[in-house]
Amino acid sequence: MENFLNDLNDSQREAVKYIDGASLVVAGAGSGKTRVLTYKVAHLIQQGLPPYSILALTFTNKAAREMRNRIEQLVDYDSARRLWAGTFHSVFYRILRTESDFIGFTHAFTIYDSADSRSLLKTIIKEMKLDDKTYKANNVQSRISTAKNNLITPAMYAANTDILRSDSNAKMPLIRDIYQQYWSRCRAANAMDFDDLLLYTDILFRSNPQVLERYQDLFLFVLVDEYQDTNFAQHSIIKQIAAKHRRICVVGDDAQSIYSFRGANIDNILRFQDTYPESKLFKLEQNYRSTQNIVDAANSLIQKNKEQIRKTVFSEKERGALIRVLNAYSDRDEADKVAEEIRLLKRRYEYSDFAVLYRTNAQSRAFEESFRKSSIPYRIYGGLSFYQRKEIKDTLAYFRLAINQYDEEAFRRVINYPVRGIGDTTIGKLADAAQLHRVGIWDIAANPLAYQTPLNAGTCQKLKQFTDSIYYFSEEVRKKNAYEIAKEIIKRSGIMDDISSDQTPENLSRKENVEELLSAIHNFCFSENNTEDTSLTAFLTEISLLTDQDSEKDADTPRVTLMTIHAAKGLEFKNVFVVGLEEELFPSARCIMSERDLEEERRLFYVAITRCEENCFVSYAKMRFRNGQSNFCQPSRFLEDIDQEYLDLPLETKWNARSRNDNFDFFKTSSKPAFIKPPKLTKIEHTPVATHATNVDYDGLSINARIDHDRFGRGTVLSLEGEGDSRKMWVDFGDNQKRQLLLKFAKYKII
DNA sequence: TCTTCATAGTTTTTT
DNA sequence: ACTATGAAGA
Repeated sequence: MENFLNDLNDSQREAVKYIDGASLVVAGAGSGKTRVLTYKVAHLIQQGLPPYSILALTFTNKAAREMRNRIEQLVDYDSARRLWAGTFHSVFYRILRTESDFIGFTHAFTIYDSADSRSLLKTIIKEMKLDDKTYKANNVQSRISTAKNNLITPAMYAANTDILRSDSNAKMPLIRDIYQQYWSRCRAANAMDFDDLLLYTDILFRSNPQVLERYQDLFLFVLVDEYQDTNFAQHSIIKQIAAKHRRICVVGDDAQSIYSFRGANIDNILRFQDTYPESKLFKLEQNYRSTQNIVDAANSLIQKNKEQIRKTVFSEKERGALIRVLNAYSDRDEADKVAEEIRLLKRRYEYSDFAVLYRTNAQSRAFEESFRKSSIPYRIYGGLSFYQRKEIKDTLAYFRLAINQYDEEAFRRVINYPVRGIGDTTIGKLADAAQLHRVGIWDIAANPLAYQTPLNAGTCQKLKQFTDSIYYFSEEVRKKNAYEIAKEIIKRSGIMDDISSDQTPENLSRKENVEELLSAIHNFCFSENNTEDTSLTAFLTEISLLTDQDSEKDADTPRVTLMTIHAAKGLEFKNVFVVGLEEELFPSARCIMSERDLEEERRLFYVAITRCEENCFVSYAKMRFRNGQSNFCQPSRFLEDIDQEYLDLPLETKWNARSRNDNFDFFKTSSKPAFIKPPKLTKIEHTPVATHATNVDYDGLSINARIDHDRFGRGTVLSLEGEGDSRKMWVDFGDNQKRQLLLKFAKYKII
């Protein structure tokens, strides 16, 4: 292990070896920044730093897990296990649970996911008798989330004239009251939302210097990955932890900052050197991932952005193929064309070497259908995750309630599931009484008589049955492991009966899902990794911060990856299709108005292209099915931002002045004001290429396609190979007549 | 109180 | 297309 530093290039090694103080590693795409981070951790351990005193924060659980695995190889298993490596959220969750007393929560606090928090906001808006058309839960949620990401508590919110004015302008002056109410309701429920995990950590440290100092002395070295995507809260917490020893290393690439909608602030990385004036700057500029053409194309794209740290990313790999631009008639055609290209390339690659990247999850559908049709195995990441499904959320709500009876969202979720005759009227009465007596809704439900709740005896009886069973579960939680208690809860709560009541396909799939959950819990309890805590609480802790990316199921069979570009950050593939390059989709319609947002969209495109190692494709459709109807689309302005020398354009495409003028009428007759649709790219008149007389880039051929050749007659395509002018195919013309044809010269029609 | 049917609004990205 | 809400009927 002593010479693992030899695995690195000079600039990487410099960055790894500097451990005396703060450092900023600005790392271009594919330049091995995660590698630097990992090796730095290994180096620190080798230098004698105990693993548990190293804090390594990553953006995804997956990245953290990979880091651990790598450390295990470089150092040893025990070090890897003791390392504090995880996402911001999971590390802070762990800290908050141990220090919960300091901030007025109990050890058993639950985490509200965004659905829970939206539902709570809805109830509050209703209770405050506000118009839910004006106060849309989603909008309110995002405003509160922004506030929290900027460390603004309800009191600070109410005192901030700028915010209040902006709320008034948005016709929602009462958000500050909603926020206050939401805040206290979460506290009463002993629950935190995602943003709270950051905000309360900051508060914990800020208001308890002795606690902070304990962690400052524990974490002798702090490392942060993807620093460009940290928000103010994260920045502030890290700053506090590192304040004493100032040994911190952050790694990031301003060109890949794509999470501003979640409060990420690019200034954190741009101004790192202001916070740590003594810090050393390292730049990693050699890209080891992609061909020169891809790197050059990506550079030419990102140069169109104004705000950035200039750096020169270069590749020493081969020049490589041009980026192929595919134009399609429709979203389905786009998917078919991608499927076709995959089939052609499949001769040289595995399915796992391909990724289709899109702007929105909704775009996955066409690809699913097309891939199924052409029997291309695929795996979709994102979308509705397993833990978001209704039956799973219901089951988890029982688990949560068994651990924390004050979890109001869990309570509301299952008080009448399975149906037990406690409807909206009763819940309303309970909520009223809870407000009146300033206690939790659970207190009322568990003891309605003590609070003179106006309920009839039958309802009281039903309530008692429910609360008794929850009390029983909570007793059992203490005695049994997660698997045993989970099985019992699913059975005794009536969930199992409910989903087994009939044999509809929906119910069957629900049952399967619940069984899958049970088997996940079984795994959790009896896997070799988990030697210590097999309680239900530990299980919930483990999964509440999991995302879809983290499940590694079906890793055995190679599949094409389908995911959003956001989800693809940090990943790489030999072949990448960036699809849906159309105005109002990519860039998204919501980002077109502001230059800042537009630059973020451009960075997103940059991220997409730089995922690719060898063959990169970019596609757009003329027509796309969206929101239940077909719409005409124009090619994205971003296509113009890549220098044309790096692109392999379809022959029909000419982005020149003439066609731009052609487009003029289109904009004039467009119903939307012209300024949101800048007349950039051409409308493309795509004529189907049936006769293959020229070296058109997309030839519409596929294996098994039937063709009609001028001299040899009808035949079947056996194989395709080569690029551009040297593109060839083997064709079987029957009667043992197999011929190889150079496409450039062959005269034929596709049948 | 529960179920069913109709209608309206909605899609950016995620821990 | 898909969910969430509301009205009406059981």
